[in-house]
Amino acid sequence: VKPPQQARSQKTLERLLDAAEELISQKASTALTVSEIVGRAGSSVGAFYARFPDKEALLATLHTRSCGEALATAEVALEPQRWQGANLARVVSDVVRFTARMCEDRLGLLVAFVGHAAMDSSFAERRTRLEVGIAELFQRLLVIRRHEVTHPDLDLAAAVAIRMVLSVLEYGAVMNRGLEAPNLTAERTIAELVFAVTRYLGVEPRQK
Amino acid sequence: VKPPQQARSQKTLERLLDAAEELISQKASTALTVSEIVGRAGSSVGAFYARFPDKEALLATLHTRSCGEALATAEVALEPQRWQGANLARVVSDVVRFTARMCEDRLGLLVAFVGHAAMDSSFAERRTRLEVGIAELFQRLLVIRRHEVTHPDLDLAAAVAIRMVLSVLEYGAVMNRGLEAPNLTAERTIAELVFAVTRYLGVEPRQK
DNA sequence: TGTACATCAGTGAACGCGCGTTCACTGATGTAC
DNA sequence: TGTACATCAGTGAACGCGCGTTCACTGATGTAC
Repeated sequence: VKPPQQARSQKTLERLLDAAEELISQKASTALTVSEIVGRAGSSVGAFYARFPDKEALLATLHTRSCGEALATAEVALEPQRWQGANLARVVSDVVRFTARMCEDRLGLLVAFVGHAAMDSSFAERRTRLEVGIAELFQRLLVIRRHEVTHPDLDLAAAVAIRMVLSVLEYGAVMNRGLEAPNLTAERTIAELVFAVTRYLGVEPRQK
Repeated sequence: VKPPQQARSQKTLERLLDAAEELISQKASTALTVSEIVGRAGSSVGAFYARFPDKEALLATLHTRSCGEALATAEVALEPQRWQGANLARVVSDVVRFTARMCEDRLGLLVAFVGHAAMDSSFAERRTRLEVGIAELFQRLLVIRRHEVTHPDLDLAAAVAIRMVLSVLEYGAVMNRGLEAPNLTAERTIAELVFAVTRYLGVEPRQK
Protein backbone atom coordinates (compact mmCIF):
# COMPACT_ATOMS: atom_id res chain seq x y z
CA VAL A 1 0.00 0.00 0.00
CA LYS A 2 1.57 3.21 -1.18
CA PRO A 3 1.43 5.94 1.48
CA PRO A 4 -0.20 9.19 0.34
CA GLN A 5 2.00 12.26 -0.10
CA GLN A 6 -0.63 14.93 0.11
CA ALA A 7 -3.55 15.49 2.46
CA ARG A 8 -5.81 15.23 -0.57
CA SER A 9 -4.91 11.65 -1.35
CA GLN A 10 -5.03 10.75 2.32
CA LYS A 11 -8.68 11.81 2.24
CA THR A 12 -9.27 9.70 -0.84
CA LEU A 13 -7.71 6.70 0.84
CA GLU A 14 -9.99 7.10 3.83
CA ARG A 15 -13.03 7.58 1.64
CA LEU A 16 -12.20 4.35 -0.15
CA LEU A 17 -11.83 2.44 3.11
CA ASP A 18 -15.02 3.93 4.51
CA ALA A 19 -16.96 3.13 1.35
CA ALA A 20 -15.75 -0.46 1.40
CA GLU A 21 -16.66 -0.77 5.07
CA GLU A 22 -20.15 0.63 4.49
CA LEU A 23 -20.80 -1.65 1.53
CA ILE A 24 -19.59 -4.71 3.40
CA SER A 25 -21.70 -3.79 6.42
CA GLN A 26 -24.79 -3.48 4.28
CA LYS A 27 -24.39 -6.44 1.99
CA ALA A 28 -22.77 -8.69 4.58
CA SER A 29 -20.90 -10.29 1.74
CA THR A 30 -17.37 -10.85 0.59
CA ALA A 31 -18.32 -10.04 -3.01
CA LEU A 32 -17.39 -6.40 -3.45
CA THR A 33 -16.36 -4.96 -6.80
CA VAL A 34 -13.84 -2.19 -7.27
CA SER A 35 -16.37 -0.16 -9.28
CA GLU A 36 -18.86 -0.35 -6.44
CA ILE A 37 -16.30 0.85 -3.94
CA VAL A 38 -15.02 3.78 -6.00
CA GLY A 39 -18.58 4.66 -7.01
CA ARG A 40 -19.65 4.87 -3.40
CA ALA A 41 -16.50 6.74 -2.42
CA GLY A 42 -17.00 9.28 -5.23
CA SER A 43 -13.58 8.34 -6.53
CA SER A 44 -12.30 6.47 -9.57
CA VAL A 45 -10.60 3.20 -10.39
CA GLY A 46 -7.37 5.00 -11.27
CA ALA A 47 -7.26 6.69 -7.88
CA PHE A 48 -7.87 3.32 -6.31
CA TYR A 49 -4.91 1.70 -8.04
CA ALA A 50 -2.68 4.68 -7.23
CA ARG A 51 -3.04 3.69 -3.54
CA PHE A 52 -3.49 -0.06 -3.57
CA PRO A 53 -1.59 -2.64 -5.60
CA ASP A 54 -4.78 -4.68 -5.92
CA LYS A 55 -8.21 -5.25 -4.44
CA GLU A 56 -7.03 -7.65 -1.79
CA ALA A 57 -4.75 -4.97 -0.37
CA LEU A 58 -7.72 -2.73 0.32
CA LEU A 59 -9.49 -5.46 2.24
CA ALA A 60 -6.34 -6.28 4.18
CA THR A 61 -5.92 -2.59 5.06
CA LEU A 62 -9.54 -2.38 6.10
CA HIS A 63 -9.15 -5.45 8.27
CA THR A 64 -6.03 -4.05 9.90
CA ARG A 65 -7.89 -0.82 10.61
CA SER A 66 -10.89 -2.66 12.04
CA CYS A 67 -8.74 -4.84 14.27
CA GLY A 68 -6.97 -1.71 15.50
CA GLU A 69 -10.28 -0.07 16.34
CA ALA A 70 -11.49 -3.22 18.05
CA LEU A 71 -8.37 -3.39 20.21
CA ALA A 72 -8.70 0.31 21.07
CA THR A 73 -12.32 -0.29 22.07
CA ALA A 74 -11.26 -3.24 24.19
CA GLU A 75 -8.57 -1.14 25.87
CA VAL A 76 -11.16 1.41 26.91
CA ALA A 77 -13.71 -1.22 27.90
CA LEU A 78 -11.24 -3.24 29.97
CA GLU A 79 -9.51 -0.28 31.64
CA PRO A 80 -8.95 -1.35 35.26
CA GLN A 81 -10.19 2.01 36.55
CA ARG A 82 -13.59 1.54 34.94
CA TRP A 83 -14.13 -1.57 37.02
CA GLN A 84 -12.94 -0.45 40.42
CA GLY A 85 -15.21 -1.92 43.03
CA ALA A 86 -16.86 -4.35 40.62
CA ASN A 87 -16.52 -8.04 41.42
CA LEU A 88 -15.48 -10.50 38.75
CA ALA A 89 -18.98 -11.84 38.15
CA ARG A 90 -20.05 -8.31 37.24
CA VAL A 91 -17.02 -7.84 34.98
CA VAL A 92 -17.62 -11.09 33.11
CA SER A 93 -21.30 -10.40 32.68
CA ASP A 94 -20.79 -6.91 31.32
CA VAL A 95 -17.88 -7.85 29.10
CA VAL A 96 -19.79 -10.73 27.50
CA ARG A 97 -22.83 -8.56 26.93
CA PHE A 98 -20.71 -5.78 25.50
CA THR A 99 -18.96 -8.20 23.14
CA ALA A 100 -22.30 -9.62 22.03
CA ARG A 101 -23.57 -6.16 21.16
CA MET A 102 -20.40 -5.48 19.18
CA CYS A 103 -20.88 -8.64 17.15
CA GLU A 104 -24.47 -7.69 16.44
CA ASP A 105 -23.67 -4.13 15.43
CA ARG A 106 -20.79 -5.09 13.21
CA LEU A 107 -22.31 -8.29 11.86
CA GLY A 108 -21.68 -7.42 8.23
CA LEU A 109 -18.00 -6.76 8.77
CA LEU A 110 -17.64 -9.80 10.98
CA VAL A 111 -19.19 -12.09 8.39
CA ALA A 112 -17.03 -10.69 5.62
CA PHE A 113 -13.82 -11.02 7.60
CA VAL A 114 -14.62 -14.56 8.66
CA GLY A 115 -15.21 -15.34 5.00
CA HIS A 116 -11.86 -13.85 4.09
CA ALA A 117 -10.10 -15.62 6.95
CA ALA A 118 -11.29 -18.87 5.43
CA MET A 119 -9.68 -17.99 2.11
CA ASP A 120 -6.63 -15.99 3.15
CA SER A 121 -4.84 -17.02 6.32
CA SER A 122 -3.36 -13.55 6.83
CA PHE A 123 -6.85 -12.47 7.89
CA ALA A 124 -6.91 -15.36 10.34
CA GLU A 125 -3.54 -14.28 11.73
CA ARG A 126 -4.66 -10.70 12.29
CA ARG A 127 -7.73 -12.02 14.04
CA THR A 128 -5.58 -14.22 16.28
CA ARG A 129 -3.34 -11.32 17.21
CA LEU A 130 -6.38 -9.26 18.15
CA GLU A 131 -7.60 -12.06 20.39
CA VAL A 132 -4.23 -12.32 22.07
CA GLY A 133 -4.29 -8.58 22.72
CA ILE A 134 -7.75 -8.71 24.24
CA ALA A 135 -6.78 -11.69 26.38
CA GLU A 136 -3.86 -9.70 27.81
CA LEU A 137 -6.17 -6.85 28.73
CA PHE A 138 -8.57 -9.23 30.39
CA GLN A 139 -5.76 -10.85 32.29
CA ARG A 140 -4.99 -7.52 33.99
CA LEU A 141 -8.51 -7.54 35.40
CA LEU A 142 -8.12 -11.12 36.56
CA VAL A 143 -4.82 -10.41 38.29
CA ILE A 144 -6.38 -7.59 40.28
CA ARG A 145 -9.14 -9.99 41.35
CA ARG A 146 -6.99 -13.07 41.78
CA HIS A 147 -8.51 -13.82 45.17
CA GLU A 148 -11.89 -14.28 43.44
CA VAL A 149 -10.48 -16.79 40.95
CA THR A 150 -9.83 -20.42 41.78
CA HIS A 151 -8.26 -21.26 38.42
CA PRO A 152 -4.57 -21.71 39.13
CA ASP A 153 -3.15 -20.19 35.93
CA LEU A 154 -4.41 -16.68 35.31
CA ASP A 155 -2.61 -16.28 32.00
CA LEU A 156 -4.12 -19.46 30.62
CA ALA A 157 -7.51 -18.77 32.19
CA ALA A 158 -7.70 -15.33 30.56
CA ALA A 159 -6.72 -16.71 27.16
CA VAL A 160 -9.25 -19.53 27.32
CA ALA A 161 -12.05 -17.37 28.70
CA ILE A 162 -11.60 -14.85 25.90
CA ARG A 163 -11.32 -17.65 23.36
CA MET A 164 -14.62 -19.09 24.56
CA VAL A 165 -16.44 -15.78 24.57
CA LEU A 166 -15.20 -14.65 21.17
CA SER A 167 -15.64 -18.04 19.53
CA VAL A 168 -19.18 -18.55 20.73
CA LEU A 169 -20.30 -15.01 19.97
CA GLU A 170 -18.50 -14.43 16.67
CA TYR A 171 -19.06 -17.87 15.23
CA GLY A 172 -22.62 -17.84 16.54
CA ALA A 173 -23.30 -14.50 14.90
CA VAL A 174 -22.07 -15.81 11.57
CA MET A 175 -23.79 -19.19 11.73
CA ASN A 176 -27.09 -18.15 13.30
CA ARG A 177 -28.19 -15.35 11.02
CA GLY A 178 -31.38 -16.67 9.55
CA LEU A 179 -31.95 -19.84 11.48
CA GLU A 180 -31.77 -19.66 15.26
CA ALA A 181 -31.50 -22.94 17.11
CA PRO A 182 -34.68 -23.72 19.05
CA ASN A 183 -34.31 -23.40 22.83
CA LEU A 184 -31.22 -21.31 22.34
CA THR A 185 -32.08 -17.67 21.73
CA ALA A 186 -29.34 -15.07 21.63
CA GLU A 187 -30.26 -13.83 25.10
CA ARG A 188 -30.19 -17.28 26.68
CA THR A 189 -26.87 -18.06 25.03
CA ILE A 190 -25.36 -14.92 26.50
CA ALA A 191 -26.66 -15.68 29.98
CA GLU A 192 -25.35 -19.23 29.84
CA LEU A 193 -22.02 -18.10 28.45
CA VAL A 194 -21.63 -15.71 31.38
CA PHE A 195 -22.46 -18.54 33.72
CA ALA A 196 -20.03 -20.91 32.01
CA VAL A 197 -17.15 -18.43 32.10
CA THR A 198 -17.67 -17.57 35.75
CA ARG A 199 -17.74 -21.26 36.63
CA TYR A 200 -14.63 -21.85 34.52
CA LEU A 201 -12.70 -19.10 36.28
CA GLY A 202 -13.92 -20.39 39.59
CA VAL A 203 -15.96 -17.38 40.61
CA GLU A 204 -19.10 -18.17 42.49
CA PRO A 205 -21.88 -16.86 40.23
CA ARG A 206 -24.04 -14.14 41.73
CA GLN A 207 -27.25 -16.03 42.30
CA LYS A 208 -27.79 -19.79 42.36
CA VAL B 1 -30.17 -31.08 -8.63
CA LYS B 2 -31.51 -33.49 -11.21
CA PRO B 3 -31.64 -37.06 -9.89
CA PRO B 4 -29.78 -39.60 -12.05
CA GLN B 5 -31.83 -42.18 -13.94
CA GLN B 6 -29.17 -44.76 -14.54
CA ALA B 7 -26.55 -46.32 -12.28
CA ARG B 8 -23.93 -44.91 -14.64
CA SER B 9 -24.82 -41.31 -13.99
CA GLN B 10 -25.18 -42.01 -10.28
CA LYS B 11 -21.53 -43.04 -10.35
CA THR B 12 -20.60 -39.87 -12.20
CA LEU B 13 -22.42 -37.79 -9.64
CA GLU B 14 -20.53 -39.43 -6.81
CA ARG B 15 -17.23 -39.07 -8.62
CA LEU B 16 -17.91 -35.35 -9.03
CA LEU B 17 -18.74 -34.94 -5.34
CA ASP B 18 -15.71 -36.96 -4.28
CA ALA B 19 -13.41 -34.99 -6.58
CA ALA B 20 -14.71 -31.70 -5.21
CA GLU B 21 -14.26 -32.93 -1.66
CA GLU B 22 -10.70 -34.06 -2.33
CA LEU B 23 -9.75 -30.80 -3.99
CA ILE B 24 -11.26 -28.74 -1.19
CA SER B 25 -9.52 -30.85 1.42
CA GLN B 26 -6.18 -30.32 -0.26
CA LYS B 27 -6.38 -26.68 -1.18
CA ALA B 28 -8.37 -25.65 1.89
CA SER B 29 -9.92 -22.99 -0.26
CA THR B 30 -13.30 -21.94 -1.51
CA ALA B 31 -11.89 -21.23 -4.97
CA LEU B 32 -12.64 -24.34 -6.98
CA THR B 33 -13.23 -24.26 -10.72
CA VAL B 34 -15.58 -26.53 -12.60
CA SER B 35 -12.79 -27.62 -14.94
CA GLU B 36 -10.66 -28.68 -11.97
CA ILE B 37 -13.47 -30.73 -10.52
CA VAL B 38 -14.39 -32.52 -13.74
CA GLY B 39 -10.72 -33.00 -14.59
CA ARG B 40 -10.11 -34.72 -11.28
CA ALA B 41 -13.31 -36.73 -11.55
CA GLY B 42 -12.40 -37.90 -15.06
CA SER B 43 -15.66 -36.42 -16.28
CA SER B 44 -16.61 -33.44 -18.41
CA VAL B 45 -18.28 -30.07 -18.00
CA GLY B 46 -21.33 -31.25 -19.94
CA ALA B 47 -21.81 -34.18 -17.60
CA PHE B 48 -21.48 -31.77 -14.71
CA TYR B 49 -24.26 -29.51 -15.97
CA ALA B 50 -26.48 -32.46 -16.74
CA ARG B 51 -26.60 -33.12 -12.99
CA PHE B 52 -26.24 -29.70 -11.38
CA PRO B 53 -27.96 -26.48 -12.41
CA ASP B 54 -24.81 -24.56 -11.47
CA LYS B 55 -21.61 -24.75 -9.47
CA GLU B 56 -23.17 -23.60 -6.22
CA ALA B 57 -25.54 -26.56 -6.34
CA LEU B 58 -22.61 -28.98 -6.26
CA LEU B 59 -21.15 -27.32 -3.18
CA ALA B 60 -24.54 -27.28 -1.49
CA THR B 61 -24.97 -30.99 -2.24
CA LEU B 62 -21.49 -31.70 -0.94
CA HIS B 63 -22.23 -29.76 2.23
CA THR B 64 -25.49 -31.62 2.74
CA ARG B 65 -23.66 -34.91 2.30
CA SER B 66 -20.90 -33.89 4.73
CA CYS B 67 -23.38 -32.75 7.36
CA GLY B 68 -25.21 -36.04 6.98
CA GLU B 69 -21.98 -37.96 7.47
CA ALA B 70 -21.08 -35.83 10.46
CA LEU B 71 -24.44 -36.46 12.08
CA ALA B 72 -24.13 -40.19 11.40
CA THR B 73 -20.67 -40.15 13.00
CA ALA B 74 -22.07 -38.28 15.99
CA GLU B 75 -24.89 -40.80 16.30
CA VAL B 76 -22.39 -43.61 16.55
CA ALA B 77 -20.06 -41.70 18.84
CA LEU B 78 -22.83 -40.63 21.21
CA GLU B 79 -24.67 -43.94 21.30
CA PRO B 80 -25.72 -44.43 24.94
CA GLN B 81 -24.56 -48.05 24.89
CA ARG B 82 -21.01 -47.05 24.06
CA TRP B 83 -20.83 -45.07 27.29
CA GLN B 84 -22.41 -47.45 29.74
CA GLY B 85 -20.52 -47.23 33.00
CA ALA B 86 -18.64 -44.08 32.03
CA ASN B 87 -19.18 -41.05 34.20
CA LEU B 88 -19.92 -37.68 32.66
CA ALA B 89 -16.41 -36.32 33.10
CA ARG B 90 -15.14 -39.19 30.97
CA VAL B 91 -17.85 -38.62 28.37
CA VAL B 92 -17.10 -34.92 28.07
CA SER B 93 -13.38 -35.46 27.86
CA ASP B 94 -13.63 -38.09 25.16
CA VAL B 95 -16.24 -36.24 23.15
CA VAL B 96 -14.24 -33.02 23.11
CA ARG B 97 -11.09 -34.84 22.08
CA PHE B 98 -12.94 -36.75 19.39
CA THR B 99 -14.43 -33.54 18.02
CA ALA B 100 -11.03 -31.88 18.02
CA ARG B 101 -9.58 -34.72 15.98
CA MET B 102 -12.45 -34.47 13.52
CA CYS B 103 -11.79 -30.75 13.04
CA GLU B 104 -8.12 -31.43 12.48
CA ASP B 105 -8.69 -34.26 10.00
CA ARG B 106 -11.29 -32.40 8.00
CA LEU B 107 -9.70 -28.99 8.27
CA GLY B 108 -9.87 -28.27 4.55
CA LEU B 109 -13.56 -29.01 4.31
CA LEU B 110 -14.26 -27.11 7.50
CA VAL B 111 -12.46 -24.01 6.29
CA ALA B 112 -14.22 -24.12 2.94
CA PHE B 113 -17.66 -24.54 4.48
CA VAL B 114 -17.10 -21.74 6.97
CA GLY B 115 -16.08 -19.55 4.06
CA HIS B 116 -19.24 -20.48 2.21
CA ALA B 117 -21.39 -19.97 5.28
CA ALA B 118 -20.11 -16.41 5.38
CA MET B 119 -21.27 -15.83 1.82
CA ASP B 120 -24.36 -17.99 1.58
CA SER B 121 -26.57 -18.28 4.62
CA SER B 122 -28.01 -21.61 3.49
CA PHE B 123 -24.65 -23.13 4.46
CA ALA B 124 -24.97 -21.49 7.85
CA GLU B 125 -28.46 -22.95 8.24
CA ARG B 126 -27.33 -26.47 7.43
CA ARG B 127 -24.53 -26.06 9.94
CA THR B 128 -27.01 -24.90 12.60
CA ARG B 129 -29.28 -27.88 11.96
CA LEU B 130 -26.32 -30.22 12.36
CA GLU B 131 -25.46 -28.59 15.68
CA VAL B 132 -29.03 -28.96 16.89
CA GLY B 133 -28.95 -32.63 15.96
CA ILE B 134 -25.72 -33.23 17.83
CA ALA B 135 -27.02 -31.35 20.85
CA GLU B 136 -30.04 -33.66 20.97
CA LEU B 137 -27.79 -36.69 20.94
CA PHE B 138 -25.67 -35.26 23.71
CA GLN B 139 -28.76 -34.47 25.72
CA ARG B 140 -29.65 -38.17 25.82
CA LEU B 141 -26.34 -38.84 27.55
CA LEU B 142 -26.97 -36.03 30.00
CA VAL B 143 -30.44 -37.28 30.85
CA ILE B 144 -29.07 -40.70 31.71
CA ARG B 145 -26.54 -39.02 34.01
CA ARG B 146 -28.81 -36.30 35.37
CA HIS B 147 -27.76 -37.05 38.95
CA GLU B 148 -24.20 -36.02 38.01
CA VAL B 149 -25.33 -32.69 36.57
CA THR B 150 -26.20 -29.69 38.70
CA HIS B 151 -27.34 -27.52 35.79
CA PRO B 152 -31.11 -27.30 36.16
CA ASP B 153 -32.08 -27.36 32.46
CA LEU B 154 -30.62 -30.35 30.63
CA ASP B 155 -31.99 -29.32 27.27
CA LEU B 156 -30.40 -25.91 27.50
CA ALA B 157 -27.21 -27.26 29.06
CA ALA B 158 -26.72 -29.74 26.23
CA ALA B 159 -27.30 -27.08 23.58
CA VAL B 160 -24.89 -24.64 25.20
CA ALA B 161 -22.22 -27.24 25.92
CA ILE B 162 -22.26 -28.39 22.30
CA ARG B 163 -22.28 -24.80 21.11
CA MET B 164 -19.20 -24.06 23.19
CA VAL B 165 -17.32 -27.14 22.09
CA LEU B 166 -18.07 -26.76 18.39
CA SER B 167 -17.53 -23.00 18.35
CA VAL B 168 -14.19 -23.12 20.08
CA LEU B 169 -12.89 -26.07 18.10
CA GLU B 170 -14.24 -25.23 14.65
CA TYR B 171 -13.60 -21.49 14.81
CA GLY B 172 -10.25 -22.16 16.44
CA ALA B 173 -9.26 -24.56 13.68
CA VAL B 174 -10.10 -21.96 11.04
CA MET B 175 -8.51 -19.00 12.79
CA ASN B 176 -5.42 -20.68 14.19
CA ARG B 177 -3.96 -22.35 11.13
CA GLY B 178 -0.65 -20.62 10.73
CA LEU B 179 -0.41 -18.51 13.85
CA GLU B 180 -1.05 -20.20 17.17
CA ALA B 181 -1.65 -17.96 20.15
CA PRO B 182 1.24 -18.11 22.63
CA ASN B 183 0.39 -19.94 25.86
CA LEU B 184 -2.55 -21.58 24.17
CA THR B 185 -1.53 -24.67 22.26
CA ALA B 186 -4.15 -26.94 20.77
CA GLU B 187 -3.64 -29.50 23.51
CA ARG B 188 -4.01 -26.99 26.34
CA THR B 189 -7.11 -25.52 24.74
CA ILE B 190 -8.70 -28.94 24.60
CA ALA B 191 -7.86 -29.71 28.23
CA GLU B 192 -9.25 -26.35 29.38
CA LEU B 193 -12.34 -26.74 27.25
CA VAL B 194 -13.04 -30.10 28.86
CA PHE B 195 -12.58 -28.50 32.26
CA ALA B 196 -14.85 -25.57 31.37
CA VAL B 197 -17.63 -27.79 30.08
CA THR B 198 -17.55 -30.07 33.09
CA ARG B 199 -17.71 -27.06 35.39
CA TYR B 200 -20.54 -25.59 33.34
CA LEU B 201 -22.60 -28.75 33.56
CA GLY B 202 -21.85 -28.95 37.24
CA VAL B 203 -19.85 -32.17 37.20
CA GLU B 204 -16.99 -32.28 39.60
CA PRO B 205 -13.93 -32.65 37.37
CA ARG B 206 -11.87 -35.76 37.90
CA GLN B 207 -8.86 -34.29 39.61
CA LYS B 208 -8.42 -30.88 41.24
C1' DT C 1 -33.39 -63.11 -30.70
C1' DG C 2 -32.94 -59.20 -33.57
C1' DT C 3 -33.86 -54.68 -35.27
C1' DA C 4 -35.58 -49.79 -34.75
C1' DC C 5 -36.29 -46.13 -32.01
C1' DA C 6 -36.29 -43.21 -27.85
C1' DT C 7 -34.17 -41.52 -24.03
C1' DC C 8 -30.33 -40.96 -21.03
C1' DA C 9 -25.52 -39.80 -20.46
C1' DG C 10 -21.32 -37.78 -21.76
C1' DT C 11 -18.03 -34.74 -24.67
C1' DG C 12 -15.37 -30.52 -25.18
C1' DA C 13 -14.95 -26.52 -28.15
C1' DA C 14 -16.92 -22.08 -28.20
C1' DC C 15 -19.25 -18.25 -26.12
C1' DG C 16 -19.75 -14.30 -23.36
C1' DC C 17 -20.07 -11.88 -19.19
C1' DG C 18 -18.06 -9.65 -15.40
C1' DC C 19 -14.62 -7.74 -13.18
C1' DG C 20 -9.81 -6.54 -12.09
C1' DT C 21 -6.30 -3.88 -13.99
C1' DT C 22 -3.90 -0.64 -17.17
C1' DC C 23 -2.84 3.60 -19.32
C1' DA C 24 -2.92 7.90 -21.83
C1' DC C 25 -4.56 11.99 -20.45
C1' DT C 26 -6.25 16.14 -17.47
C1' DG C 27 -6.11 18.72 -13.31
C1' DA C 28 -4.06 20.18 -8.70
C1' DT C 29 -0.37 21.17 -5.64
C1' DG C 30 4.13 22.27 -4.51
C1' DT C 31 8.76 24.43 -5.54
C1' DA C 32 12.52 27.09 -7.64
C1' DC C 33 14.25 31.55 -9.07
C1' DT D 1 4.70 38.35 -6.47
C1' DG D 2 4.77 35.98 -10.67
C1' DT D 3 6.03 32.49 -13.97
C1' DA D 4 7.85 27.81 -15.30
C1' DC D 5 8.37 23.30 -14.23
C1' DA D 6 7.98 18.92 -11.64
C1' DT D 7 5.48 15.84 -9.18
C1' DC D 8 1.35 14.14 -7.16
C1' DA D 9 -3.44 12.96 -7.73
C1' DG D 10 -7.42 11.74 -10.24
C1' DT D 11 -10.25 10.24 -14.50
C1' DG D 12 -12.68 6.64 -17.02
C1' DA D 13 -12.63 4.25 -21.39
C1' DA D 14 -10.53 0.17 -23.04
C1' DC D 15 -8.36 -4.25 -22.44
C1' DG D 16 -8.07 -8.99 -21.50
C1' DC D 17 -8.22 -12.94 -18.67
C1' DG D 18 -10.62 -16.48 -16.40
C1' DC D 19 -14.24 -19.04 -15.58
C1' DG D 20 -19.12 -20.43 -15.65
C1' DT D 21 -22.30 -22.00 -18.87
C1' DT D 22 -24.21 -23.54 -23.38
C1' DC D 23 -24.93 -26.49 -27.20
C1' DA D 24 -24.45 -29.36 -31.23
C1' DC D 25 -22.91 -33.72 -31.47
C1' DT D 26 -21.50 -38.78 -30.26
C1' DG D 27 -22.09 -42.84 -27.58
C1' DA D 28 -24.65 -45.99 -24.27
C1' DT D 29 -28.68 -48.02 -22.36
C1' DG D 30 -33.28 -49.32 -22.29
C1' DT D 31 -37.72 -50.66 -24.62
C1' DA D 32 -41.18 -52.12 -28.08
C1' DC D 33 -42.65 -55.46 -31.42
